[in-house]
Amino acid sequence: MIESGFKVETRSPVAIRDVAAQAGVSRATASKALNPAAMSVIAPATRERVQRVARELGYYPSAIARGLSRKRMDTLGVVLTPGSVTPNESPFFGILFNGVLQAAAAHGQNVTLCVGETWRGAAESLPRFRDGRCDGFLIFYQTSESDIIDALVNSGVPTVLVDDRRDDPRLSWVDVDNRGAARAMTEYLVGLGHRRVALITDNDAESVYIENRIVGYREAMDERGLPRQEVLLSFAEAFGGGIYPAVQNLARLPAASRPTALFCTSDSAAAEAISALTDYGLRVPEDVSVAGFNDDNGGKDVKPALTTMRQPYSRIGEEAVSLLVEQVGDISRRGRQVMLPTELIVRDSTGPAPIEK
Amino acid sequence: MIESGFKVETRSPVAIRDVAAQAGVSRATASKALNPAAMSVIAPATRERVQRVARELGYYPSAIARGLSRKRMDTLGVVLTPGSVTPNESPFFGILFNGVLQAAAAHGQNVTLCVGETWRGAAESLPRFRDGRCDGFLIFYQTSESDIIDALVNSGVPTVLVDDRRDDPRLSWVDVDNRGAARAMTEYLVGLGHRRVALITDNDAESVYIENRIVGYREAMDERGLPRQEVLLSFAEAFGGGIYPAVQNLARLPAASRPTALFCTSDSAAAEAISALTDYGLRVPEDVSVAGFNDDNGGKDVKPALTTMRQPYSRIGEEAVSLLVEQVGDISRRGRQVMLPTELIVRDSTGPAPIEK
DNA sequence: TTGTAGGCGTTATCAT
DNA sequence: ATGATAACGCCTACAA
Repeated sequence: MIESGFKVETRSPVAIRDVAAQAGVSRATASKALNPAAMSVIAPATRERVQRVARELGYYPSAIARGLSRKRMDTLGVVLTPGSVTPNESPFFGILFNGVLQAAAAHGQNVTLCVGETWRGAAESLPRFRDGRCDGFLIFYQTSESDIIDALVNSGVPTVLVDDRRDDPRLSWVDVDNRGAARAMTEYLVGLGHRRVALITDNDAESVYIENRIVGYREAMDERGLPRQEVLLSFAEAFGGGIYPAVQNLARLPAASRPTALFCTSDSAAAEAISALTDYGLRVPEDVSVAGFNDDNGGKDVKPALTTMRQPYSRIGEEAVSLLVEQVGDISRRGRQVMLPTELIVRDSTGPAPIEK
Repeated sequence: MIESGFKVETRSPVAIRDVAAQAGVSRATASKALNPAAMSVIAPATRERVQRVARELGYYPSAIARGLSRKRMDTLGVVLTPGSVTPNESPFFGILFNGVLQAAAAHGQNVTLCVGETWRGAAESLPRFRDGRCDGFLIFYQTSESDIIDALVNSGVPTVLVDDRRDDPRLSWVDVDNRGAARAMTEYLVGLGHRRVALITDNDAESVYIENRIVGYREAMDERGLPRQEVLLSFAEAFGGGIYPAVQNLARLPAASRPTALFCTSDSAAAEAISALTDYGLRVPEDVSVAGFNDDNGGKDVKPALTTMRQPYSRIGEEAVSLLVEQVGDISRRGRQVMLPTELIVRDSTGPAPIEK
């Protein structure tokens, strides 16, 4: 056998007791010398000695032991279903998640993704939420229909809903004003002279946020006495490519009843709509205006560039983390609710209504 | 003060000792009665009593305490940079990640995502990898250039590279045969009669896997004595939309020297290339064939449907988890390396070379 | 400024 | 089949 030439710093049986011993101090002193919080209590000389020894010995504190002792892991869990990390289904997840990461770092918190197919069953999943790994949870929209949320709140687990809301005052959430945003978009289109503005959704009313967008559209149209045209596809239908044929159905209508503007509740739906219209021989925006929603990557490769409603992704992340940290810090406090505005981004896919002959 | 009507099951100070007391057994017995592993040692009667009490009391085991005791968290860390969860930059991450989730569940392991901007600095990030939260790590391609990998291996931390490789025999990895795949794709195009096959990459040689694809292309072309045409864009260039103008430059070449086939090293690059060609007035595949790579969602909305090279995403996930679990189980074992084949998916974006006049 | 001692919640060892 | 006891590695009163 050839002896291995280089020495491997094998995995740490080196605990704080070893550092303490080597530095000639007690474990308590070593602990303090190593932790920013209590560090100032220790004499500079010993502190540096301890830190040096720790480095030399290759000491790495155990988050587990520390957590057991402090009863806190400084870790926030982001809860979502596998679909969320699959870009097709939710292209803007990444942007949102980055906001969360930033904010968490600013609060000195770790973030871990809790991805699970079956968060719906509270009974089965509660143990995982209460095993102490995370101090609290950010629940992303996809999961919010589940009964897990009530279970969490009843258990007193700090919980914040992201991009969704609930009536329970104990629960914190941060949401965007989907209804207002949909109103604003509809009003913008109407303001361009469009009278027949159709709504196309690729996720029907399964999600609260889509539902609210539908309501906003209806309010705006009804207030002006304009006729509504709604194409409400289920997620499955839309995912199976249903947007395209649905839009072509609209395109086939006689010009007098064909919508001159399409308000799509996502950028990807808008992209699909544009390709359907174009293939059918209609020009965007000259013949038909198309608006999207989210301003996620769907708008990127589309031509003409999409008019859309931008969500304040980083602010959502920041607020969500703040709310959660609040709750973790004071477990018995009431929830706080935050509603964020969206921003209309006008690009090239919308324009004045064509002149009716 | 109004007294709250409903009782809230506040957060668990209920530990196993409470269950034990209430059930009239020792903590040891309670522990065994609750854990599948040792459960069989306990008398059925007591076992059921303990379990019932646990349920009634709302007992939830602390993963932290258990981890401290067992020195194992049954948790695998997936290491990546924030970009990876942003669909634009890496559309197929989700698919791959799902494979990992499946496999991990099958092995009884939890998965947590370790997302960090700065995994590159081993010194700063090693403490986080050695704090005991995870038993081992899956390193995704994006992070692999970092010196953190050597640090992990030297520290004896179970580590598996995913979609990448290293020479160090202590290190496990699972990778796809990018070189072979690129050869195969090139050969397929040449087999269709194409002589001027251009390579377009949107990530130049920064990544090993791209580098290998380039090598594969070169081998195939050189062997046949065909002239190479390479457009190697940096990631930044490509992300800034550089593919489009680059392809138009190719399109502007006189027909006699213009490539008749484009081999793009990603589906999104291929999509961009198609739109550039189409806008220029060239037909795909009649005038120019375009092939992609990955078979991620880039191919989905593109017309014509992309010919591409599919990566065995779920198998990558499965293998990676298996390798990691192996290492965690036997810390001192050598690494194991797995290379997986890709699959040529022929769709509509490629066809016979046009007849030269 | 430093040290002593006990506890965090669980599992494992070894008796009984 | 069950129980007493000692880890696991760290933190934090409280005492010195």
